[in-house]
Parts: sequence; structure tokens; C-alpha cells
Amino acid sequence: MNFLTPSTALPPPAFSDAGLPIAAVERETGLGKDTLRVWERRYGFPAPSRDSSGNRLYGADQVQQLRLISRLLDCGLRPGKVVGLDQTALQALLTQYAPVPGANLSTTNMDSTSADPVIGGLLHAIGTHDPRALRHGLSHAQLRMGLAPFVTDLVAPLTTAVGEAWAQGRFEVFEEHLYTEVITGVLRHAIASLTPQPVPQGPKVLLTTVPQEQHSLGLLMVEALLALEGCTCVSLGTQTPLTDIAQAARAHQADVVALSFTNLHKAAMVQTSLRELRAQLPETTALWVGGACTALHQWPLAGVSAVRHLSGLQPLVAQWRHAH
Amino acid sequence: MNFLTPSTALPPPAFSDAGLPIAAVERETGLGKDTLRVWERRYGFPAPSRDSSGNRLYGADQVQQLRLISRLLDCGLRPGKVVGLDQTALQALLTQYAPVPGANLSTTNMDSTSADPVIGGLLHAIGTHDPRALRHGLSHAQLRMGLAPFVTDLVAPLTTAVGEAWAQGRFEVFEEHLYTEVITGVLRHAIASLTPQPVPQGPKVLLTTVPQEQHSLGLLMVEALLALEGCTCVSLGTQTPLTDIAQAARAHQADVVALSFTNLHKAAMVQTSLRELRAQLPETTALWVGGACTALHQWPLAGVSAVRHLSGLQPLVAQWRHAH
DNA sequence: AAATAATTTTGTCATAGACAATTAATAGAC
DNA sequence: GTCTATTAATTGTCTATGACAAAATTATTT
Repeated sequence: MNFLTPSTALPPPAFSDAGLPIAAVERETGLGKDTLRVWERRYGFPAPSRDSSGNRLYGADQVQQLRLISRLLDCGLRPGKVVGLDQTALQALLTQYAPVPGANLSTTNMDSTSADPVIGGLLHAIGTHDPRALRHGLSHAQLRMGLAPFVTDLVAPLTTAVGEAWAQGRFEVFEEHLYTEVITGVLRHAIASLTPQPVPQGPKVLLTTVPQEQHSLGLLMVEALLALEGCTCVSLGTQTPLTDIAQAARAHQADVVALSFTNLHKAAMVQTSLRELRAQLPETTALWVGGACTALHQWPLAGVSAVRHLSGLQPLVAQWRHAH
Repeated sequence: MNFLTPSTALPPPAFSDAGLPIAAVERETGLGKDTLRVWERRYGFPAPSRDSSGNRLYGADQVQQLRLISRLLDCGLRPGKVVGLDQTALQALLTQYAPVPGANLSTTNMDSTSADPVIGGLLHAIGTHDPRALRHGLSHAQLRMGLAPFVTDLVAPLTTAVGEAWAQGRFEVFEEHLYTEVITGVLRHAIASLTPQPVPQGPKVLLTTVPQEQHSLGLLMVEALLALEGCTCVSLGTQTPLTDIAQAARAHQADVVALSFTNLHKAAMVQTSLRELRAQLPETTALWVGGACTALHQWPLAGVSAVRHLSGLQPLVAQWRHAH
């Protein structure tokens, strides 16, 4: 074979132009292949074009509509009401039904502490590609505020703001990546500087996420707060298979298994995963879950403690301490 | 709605007893639903039982076999040869085929893995689930050896050893996860403690991996070595889309873009990705690639510097410095 | 108003066939 | 023998349509 003549090389698939195949749309939107096909059958939407061999090709606009639809479903709306609406209608519904986690940052609500100008400055540092200023600003804020408020009142809302800015196209992918990288460094540094704690004063906590849950920042924030509360944290990073979580909990004799979720998953998936894990864990092991995932809080499960906000961790630890 | 009466809640499905439905097996093994069904059709394995409505229920033993098969496929074996073998045969194949892949990275004599008492001790700390001892041993070794030899002569071979042990089934997934997490902490700590370097003495390097390349440890090792050489490192973490890498290189005015690869990708994919990226980058921007990926070294590309071993980074930096 | 029954909605699973892309095998030239 | 071109086998993913159980909505009765 000849590797030097570019004429023999296949042209890279022109995804953006022709459209995305169904597997890519599943990745992009979180909607299963079966679901996409059955929607097309029932509602006539999406209506992808086909390639030469009959496979579906979804246009960028349809993928965007699917993204919006997915968010509306997370808000509790039903597919029959929203699948097939055009973008303007979907946007209108979103402004009506959307939860307002980050709205208090960019728009109204000026009493959200002194963090607002700080957050603005940090967002600016991201946009101007200045990792040094970003890191410096974060470290400074951490020293000034103290670690716990730094995490709950600055890092968490800032992360939400970055995510929204990215979703709205105001940030590029690489800017979001850089932000994640810098924050990771700052948080890990903070955690490392307070781990030398000889006498454990709280539960031993096993931290991780379920498969296909890649958001490592939430995990780090939780680890920082728990370590601050005197917990002994063992983090497995992201995407640990369910049986391995249970196995690790036994091997480490963990008192608590803490999972972090984003809103990417289907509610049913989250539910079954948690039920299955709960069944595999020893009864004496607590299961704490948290994160911006509506399914967690909308339908609580027996034997699973759902934390709505990072500030809810401290009471949970106190409660555990009181019970032991 | 009533959240408080547990009597109305469904009993959790007794997974462990009857068997796992196909969706759970997909989560556990990483094998797609379609693949599981087509294997059953073609090879007669797995042969799940069915519930009352005809849905597949995979027994725990079959799931375990599927896990082993999945590992063997990662070793390069083909499904037709391994699907359907019993556990003992699979185990035998694993001990036979498991090693080999990362030979490039760990050019240190391979019998040193068992001979080197430090590595042996660290492997033992992983196996006994003692993150504290692992972290302590690593920090100690770093101080004793110095950062550069620590990375090239200890972390790299240790990572390879852990990967091989995992492939052979001697380590569980969660043990490999814990190792990754601890090493990440140690490396990031080392990097952070030497970044305060006011005057840049080397190129500005943009670090990342291409999409579907999740191995973050290689990236960290490279970052540590480059920072040690006086480079200004900007890491984007893993899995940055190609166009975003080029965009980021322009935005940060990077002198060098450094990519880390594992051997997971198809050679053709790697080639086309690199060609495309090279075309999108400014000509004055260097492109350095490395990692245990055979495709990189077998077919070199114009305008791309392939590094066979971590120790090859230092000469590259020196060369760059000499040319500027 | 609240509990119960009937109905619609909706995601997931099943079967079976097709195909493109890869990998192995075979034949032919040096 | 070694290398290259062709043919054959392998394999994951897609399509299409049908079915069904769980959840949500609506209707009905107590």
C-alpha cells in the first residue's frame, strides 16, 4: 500500500455538510437509536435524509431541535406535545419551563454575593484565553473566601455559567476544555493540601460516577467539600461499572458511596442504575447522590439520599456522624 | 403525588437471581445490544433465558464470560475465535495474549516489573486497596528519584504494568480506576509545584488528545516533562475535536501542539486525523505526537514529529530551542 | 374530593435481513 | 521465499416492522 499519495486516502467524512448518522445523533442528544426511529415513525419527526445505502443522515438543524426537545423532556413535558415543534416554539417553551440555575448569574439577582464581578472577570479570562489569569483569579478567590464557599458559591455557578455559554455558542469547545482543566488543577491542589489528616473524623466515602457519566468536576467539588468535613475520600474517577462500584465499596469498607450525576441521562436509566446498585451494596453502606439531574430529585428512592445542592452535603455528614 | 408510602413503590427487580436484561449487560460489558443479539444468532452464545414476555435474561456466569471476551477483543483477538469458549479457556487465552501492547512505552526491561521492588510494592498497594500507601510511596519515589526519572522510569512502566494486570484479569476495573486517580493527583501536584516559572524558557505547548482518546495519564506525564524543560504548557484535557485543536492553537499562539495516543485506534484513523490537523494548523506551529501507538511510528508523516519514548521529549525541546 | 378503572402514550425489546468495512486467505509476479 | 493484488470470510451496525409493559392521562365511580 502507498501511504504517501493522498489521492488513495479516503476523504474524511464530511459530517457537517451532509448530516450525522444515527449513532452520532445518539451521542450528541442522548436520545437512543430506538427512540429516534420510533419518533420518526409516530410523529414524522425527525425526518432525516438518507445516504446512498439507505442510512439516516440527520441535518444540523434537526439535531439542534432534538437537543432542545431533550431538555424539555427533562423538564417533565411529554414527547407527544413537543416532538415536531419548530425551533422558535421549542425556545419559547424552554424559557417558560426551563429551570433557572444560571439565570441568576448573568441577568438579575444582584444580591448573589460579591461573586458576580468575580465570575464576570473569570469568564473574561476564559474568553481571552488567559489560563494564567484564570488560575490566579481562582486561587485568589479561594484564599479570600475559604474553600467551602469557594466551591459552592463560585466554582459551581461558574461551571454552570460556562456550560450555558457553551450551549449558547458563546464559548468554543476548546475554551470549555481549558476551563475544566484549570479548575481541575485548582481543586485538586486544594484537596491535596488538606488531605494530611491523621485521625479520620467522618465516614469513609467512595466517590465515582456511573458509566457514560463523564463530568469529573462535580466529583472534585464533592471531594473537596467532604474532605473539608473530615471524611476520608477514595475517588475512583468517572465511569465505574455498577458491579465494580459495589465491589470497591466492599473492598474499601466504605461507609458511604457518593455518586455525581449530570442531566444527560434518561430518568429511567438513572432510576434503574440506582436501584441495581442499591441492591448490590451492603445495607449498612449509605448511598448519596447529587448533581444537576432532575430525575434524582423528582422521584426519590428508598435507601438513597439525594442532595439538591452542594450545601446539602454538610448536613448529611453531620447526620451520619450523629448516627454513629 | 405521594412520595412517602413505600408500599406503592415497585419492588426492586431481583437482578442477581434471575439474570440481567440486555440493557444492563450492555452497561456492564460495554458490548452493544445489537452485538449481543447478533452473537447469539451467529455463534449461539450468549444463550440467555427469557422472562415471561420473551425478553432476554443473561445469567451472571454468562456476563462474566462476556467480560472476559471483551478484554480478549481489546487484545486483538477476533470474536469468531473466542465467543462461546468457556471461562477456563478464556482465562488461559488471557494469560497468553494479555501482555505486549505498550512495549514502546516501557522499554525498560520487562522482567524489571517483578524485579523492581518499588514497582512491586506499589502494585501490592493497589491490590490491597491502600490509596494512602500508594500515594505515599509515589511521593517518596518522586522526591528520591527526581521528577523526570520518576515519570519516565517509574510512572510509565507502572502504568503499563497496571494495564497489563487489568487485561489479564489480575486487577479489577475499580483497582485500575483508583490507580489512575492517585497517579493523577501525584502528577498534578508535581506539575503545580513547578509551574510558577516567570520567564518562559521554551516553546508554548498546547496539550490534548483527539476525540475518543481518553487516556489522560499520558498527557499528564508529557506535561510534567515539558514543564520541567521550561515549556509553557496549556492542557485542554482529553478528547478535543480536531477543528478545536487548530482553533485553540491559533488563539493561544502555541508554538507546538502535542498529542498523546494509545494503541486503541485504527491506524488509518490516526493517519487521517493527523493529516487533517496538520493541514489546519499554521505552518509555523510544530506538531508533536507520542504514545504507545504503533501507527505513529510505522508510517511517519511530513510535518509531524513522532516521539517513541518519553525520554525523546527533551531532545525535541532542545531542537526547538536551537531553531529559535 | 378521592380512589378506581379504562385508555392513551411511550420507550424498549424482538426478529430477520442487508450491507460496508475490515481482516484473513489465496493466487500470481518478482 | 517475499511481496503484492484479488477474492473470500468475518463482523458490527443499520433498517424495517411488530409487540408489549410501564407510566401518565383521562374517565368513572364511590
